[in-house]
Amino acid sequence: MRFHSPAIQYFHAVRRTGSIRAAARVLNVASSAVSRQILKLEQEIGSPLFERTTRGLTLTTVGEMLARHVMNVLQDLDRFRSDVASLSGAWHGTVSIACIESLTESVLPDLIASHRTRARRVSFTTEVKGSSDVLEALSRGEADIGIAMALRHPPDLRQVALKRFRLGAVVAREHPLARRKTVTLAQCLAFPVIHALPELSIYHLLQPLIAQLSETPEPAIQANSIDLMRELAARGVGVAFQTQLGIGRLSRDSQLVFLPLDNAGSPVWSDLGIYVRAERTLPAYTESFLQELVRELGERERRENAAYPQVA
Amino acid sequence: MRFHSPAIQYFHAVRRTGSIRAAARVLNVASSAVSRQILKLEQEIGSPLFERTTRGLTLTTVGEMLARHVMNVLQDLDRFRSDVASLSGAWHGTVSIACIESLTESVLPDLIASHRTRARRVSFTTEVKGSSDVLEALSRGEADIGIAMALRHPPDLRQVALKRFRLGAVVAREHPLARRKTVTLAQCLAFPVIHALPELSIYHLLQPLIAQLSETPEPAIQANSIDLMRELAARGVGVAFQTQLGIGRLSRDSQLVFLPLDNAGSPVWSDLGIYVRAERTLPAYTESFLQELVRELGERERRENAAYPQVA
DNA sequence: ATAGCTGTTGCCGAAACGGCATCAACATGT
DNA sequence: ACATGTTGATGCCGTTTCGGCAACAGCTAT
Repeated sequence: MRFHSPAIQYFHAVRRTGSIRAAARVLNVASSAVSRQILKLEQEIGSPLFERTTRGLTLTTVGEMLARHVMNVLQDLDRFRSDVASLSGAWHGTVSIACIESLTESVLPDLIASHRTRARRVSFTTEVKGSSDVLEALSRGEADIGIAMALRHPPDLRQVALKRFRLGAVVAREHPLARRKTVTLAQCLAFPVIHALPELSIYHLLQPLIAQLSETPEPAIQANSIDLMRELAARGVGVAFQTQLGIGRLSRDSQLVFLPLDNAGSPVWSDLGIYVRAERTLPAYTESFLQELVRELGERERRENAAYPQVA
Repeated sequence: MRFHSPAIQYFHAVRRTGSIRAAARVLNVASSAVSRQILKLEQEIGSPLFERTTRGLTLTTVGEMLARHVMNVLQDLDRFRSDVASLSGAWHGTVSIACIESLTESVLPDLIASHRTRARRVSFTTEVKGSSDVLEALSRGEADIGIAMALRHPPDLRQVALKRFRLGAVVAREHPLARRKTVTLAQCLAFPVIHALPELSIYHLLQPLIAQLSETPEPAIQANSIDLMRELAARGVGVAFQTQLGIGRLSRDSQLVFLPLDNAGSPVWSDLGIYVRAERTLPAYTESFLQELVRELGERERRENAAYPQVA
């Protein structure tokens, strides 16, 4: 089913690999063929698409415009293919997800497992990244669905949903704070704290609040893995911070306690956004999973905010 | 700039013309070439795209899916082209509009004229149709922007804006009703009435209301042209119905008077929707005009509803 | 039956495509 | 400074694809 001009596909491969020869290897054709198609494109458009450096190719402004068009075409072709396939009863394809780490502990695995019991021929690719990398991967067409902290998103992405979760401290059961119902940041800083490195978005949530407190915090541990931070907290090393999403199951049968964080009397929220490329119609099986994802996150939002009602 | 496989374009032409030979004439190629490309497409997809009748070709279900994809590709190609052109300073292209008749008297001509003073190289194609035909033309990719009565629209269209205008009676200045500020339907039906035929959406707005009144109306005139109805009213033939949009300028310097209609104490609204194909990103010049159109219609909505404040 | 329309097919020349080997330009490593 | 390994671009040539012409079968309306 290759009814699009080879130039389109070659261009796409060159853009991804950043090199004609690398693209040729991926495409299983000679590099000369790729080079010629690119030159032909540039001639027909009347403007160079790449800037040639000695170490590969970089998109020009016009090149980026074409890249956007090509991405739209290829993604819509994918959708068309899956539409045809689903017509003959076969629902299969791959859902590609880029998300931040908080989802990996329970939300995503639960959801994928559950979805696959019903649609066994739908496979999944998930890549864990930082929030801004998630959005970037989505923009570049490397993922279908993105879940990230709800920052300002580029205009070529569409925010499908926005769910707000309460940020909290995570401590071991034996920790002095563990008996409280909620904690303030100041209370936490009296103990050793496991800080997030700037690559994690929790850092950007907490840093401004910590800066407001003039106290000099205890010497702390820094990490860039939510998983690691959680395990450190479980071993009583210190206080970690994250949303309850990341410790859904563990908080019950392990040593972990989740304590909603209060700052100046009000909760600290962590906004989670679900994103999709704006100029795109998703394949049916992807759309279906997206709906479930939104529903499930909405459900968790409701449950968790009910478990820790806001103190007025 | 023809870097898409000929099969795409040929398929598109065949779909529009409904015949291979007709498509070949439009494309300036031999009919055999077109036939072969279609057959090749069908072979690669593994399913027939058209049903061959003795009098042309009709899309199959798979064919309709491909048509949707091809339309997305070609429309996005158009946008890409205009993006590249606008990069080199040249803003040109054609905005294709499908709309109902109420707009032709003042809104659309004013707007187009004003827009062309600023963007002289943007040309316009406007086609006046019934509301459902407007939506259909939009779905088929034959227009960029559609303006129609806000019925339920198909899911492949996106409602950009919804403006609500007050329906009213239009009479000559000498008409007995002309001195009133507002009128009820019953009052109008005491006089000869110029009815809209079912092809006009006004018919569907008024018919249920008229049916509620058990009175037998005066023998009336029926017409399917808003223009004609207005001119008849100006000549004192009877009472016509429409929104004030259609008599914007004429009501001042001519014989016409617009009387907002009241029914059971509340106004009768006519909802106007602005539509665009959902799976599509508009070219910059089209998007620009669309913004102006929405703004202008919003402005008129505000002005007119201020001129005839609703009686509580 | 005739004339006019439809889409399809064989044949053949022309254009496009891809592969191989080669080239110049640059970066890196010794 | 020189060798080596990159990069993208080109000339040559066989293969594939495309398009035009003419003829064909199937159907409709006159």
